[in-house]
Amino acid sequence: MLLTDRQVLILQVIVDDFIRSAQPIGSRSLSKKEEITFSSATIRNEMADLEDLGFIEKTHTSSGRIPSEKGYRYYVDNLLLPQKLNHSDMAAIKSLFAERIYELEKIVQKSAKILSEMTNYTSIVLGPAVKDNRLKKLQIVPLNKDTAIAIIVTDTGHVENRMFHFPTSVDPSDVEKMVNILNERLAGVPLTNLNSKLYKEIAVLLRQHISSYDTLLNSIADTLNLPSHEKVFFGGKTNILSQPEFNDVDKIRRLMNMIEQEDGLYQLIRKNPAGINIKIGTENDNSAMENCSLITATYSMGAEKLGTIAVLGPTRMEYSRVISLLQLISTDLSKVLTELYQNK
Amino acid sequence: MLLTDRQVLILQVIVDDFIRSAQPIGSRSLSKKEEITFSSATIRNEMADLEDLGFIEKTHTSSGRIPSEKGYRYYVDNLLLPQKLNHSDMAAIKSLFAERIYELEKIVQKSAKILSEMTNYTSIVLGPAVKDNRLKKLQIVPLNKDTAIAIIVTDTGHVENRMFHFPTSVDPSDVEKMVNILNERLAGVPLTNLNSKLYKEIAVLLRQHISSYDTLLNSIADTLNLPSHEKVFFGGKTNILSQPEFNDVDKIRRLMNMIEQEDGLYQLIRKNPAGINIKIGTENDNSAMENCSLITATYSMGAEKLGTIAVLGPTRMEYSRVISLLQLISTDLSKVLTELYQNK
DNA sequence: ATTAGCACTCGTTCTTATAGAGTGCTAACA
DNA sequence: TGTTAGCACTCTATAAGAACGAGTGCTAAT
Repeated sequence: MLLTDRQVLILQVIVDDFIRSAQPIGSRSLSKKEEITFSSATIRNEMADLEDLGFIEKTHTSSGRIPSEKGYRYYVDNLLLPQKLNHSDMAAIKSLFAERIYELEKIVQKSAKILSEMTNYTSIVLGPAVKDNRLKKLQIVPLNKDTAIAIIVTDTGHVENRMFHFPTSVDPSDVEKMVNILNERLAGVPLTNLNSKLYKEIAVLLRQHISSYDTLLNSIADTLNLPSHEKVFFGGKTNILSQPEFNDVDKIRRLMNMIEQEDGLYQLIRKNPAGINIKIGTENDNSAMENCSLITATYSMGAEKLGTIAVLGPTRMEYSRVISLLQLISTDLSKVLTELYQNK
Repeated sequence: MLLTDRQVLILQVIVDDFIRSAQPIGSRSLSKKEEITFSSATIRNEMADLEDLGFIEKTHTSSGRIPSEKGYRYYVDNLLLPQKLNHSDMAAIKSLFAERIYELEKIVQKSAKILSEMTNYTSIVLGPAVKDNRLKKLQIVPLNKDTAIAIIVTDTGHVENRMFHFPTSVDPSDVEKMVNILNERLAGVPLTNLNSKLYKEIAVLLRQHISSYDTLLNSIADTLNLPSHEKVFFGGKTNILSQPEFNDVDKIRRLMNMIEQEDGLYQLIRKNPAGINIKIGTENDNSAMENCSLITATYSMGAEKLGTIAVLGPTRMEYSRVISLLQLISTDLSKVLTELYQNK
């Protein structure tokens, strides 16, 4: 099972070449590479062994070889040399993060965009997660006699709003009183705990001060049910379609469907732990992703993980380059977010 | 140029059949239809005339005929009998609008979804336009010593927010004072006029009351620059890909690109006047839409046009059904929105 | 252990043949 | 004069066969 140096060399050249050309590679053309010093016959023997071991495969009986998933896995785990990004790439990223953008979502969205442009693959960014945010302020803006907007602002500046109706019997001054009580008691509480805290501690308090408190309370409680999902942002949704592996109408349909569904992708990306993660082909456990690899990186604010940034490309992806880019962007993103919001 | 009754009948049958089958139709199979009482030779003669007039065309020298764009146009303008929707369709729409949803955007989004599901085409919904809304309330929530969130609520319950920074030298009580002044003076003003009014009338006022008013003023003015674009919602983005006319990888790529770009589509849809509008193929002036038709309908709140709801399908679209659905949904949508928000 | 040589396999491309759907035209018919 | 039957012709789609070339696996020589 341990590969000889020569086998490793051959595997490396095959993967590198296939990533560039998308064409199966045969013993003769391999033997012409400068790093290869032995004959095509020797290569054929080694290739047969590599195939037996499952690292490469043929597309048909007498074709050249292409990397198998196991081959990509070996390549990614052992042969990946961290590629130096060129200066123009570095500069583009630096200038992105040098811009003074204040909205969290906008920064994240821009990152997705630039990532897809630089890789020519599809980028997906999750987050930032709001469920760990803390309530900064709750406000209620009446629209007319029975409708109002409830607005929630979190400590990171995220704003959620919900419209609700209430009986016309409710006294406007009661609404104001309630908002005051809620702000006093709920400021600084993590969003996920709002509802339980509301019913456990505050209901009692409200009952003492407000006449028709129960209808109002239910409206508010409903409003505080925030979306549990992080938002999903995309960059270059159609980029991946220009890859030669998607020259098949059916594959395109299945992949586009999966991308549009969002939920499958979301689940796929979300479960990845901190740092860089690489999932190759069927490792993604999703039939539409058979020919795709997904590379994810997490970004954070201070010590707290905020979200995930990912690249979706063919298994024949430029792993080295994508990883370097993801690494750079995710750390820069974390740095900017930390600077911007951590000094509370 | 005027068609005989028989020619009209033949055209109608050809279009109807092609919409169903997506296959060119020949004189022999036409002659077997029950509404056709004359022979295939007669049909051949009539077809030749219809082709000379530009209403139908051949895919190759000895193929059957398919409708041309001009043929579809004639069909749409003259032959379309308003189709009765079946009960389950009606029921689905009714139940959609019977739900008590209060958020404008959510209602609109749901409409897009149901429309794409019922037609199996792609639906696109613009709006609702916020630029004609009036300011209900402006609020500022400080996050920390130099950052705050400005929140704008409109009379229809639309909420916009923007984060901004200000010098630490600014006095918090000044901020509060300013917000009070702005609310007094700007409530009820259409969003598009906010900025000019701010500089023309209110700057003077602020100068009298607030010490470092100019830095604050600029931050606020920036915040009031709302997005001019209506939002674009989609339903069934990939539905149209399952149409047989998109069995070509290149066509798929071009169309998906155009859909993802959003801006092109937005322009295409926006310029349509009130009511139902049908644009067939090249009438859309967009190369990616060559094989597509776009049907739009506007929806409104009271007398005020709010947005547009549209269906994108192949030129070989079920015009009659789509038009009926659009008509029903757009009027129901208008009705619900009017009821919900008009009673200010 | 390495390599040259060779028979063999399979995909690609081109050609050729065939069947089938449909047309346009002509001539006969009511 | 409008309608129709008949027929030669055109073009597509499909299959089958041939030639080519890239590549393999195996054997024997180095």
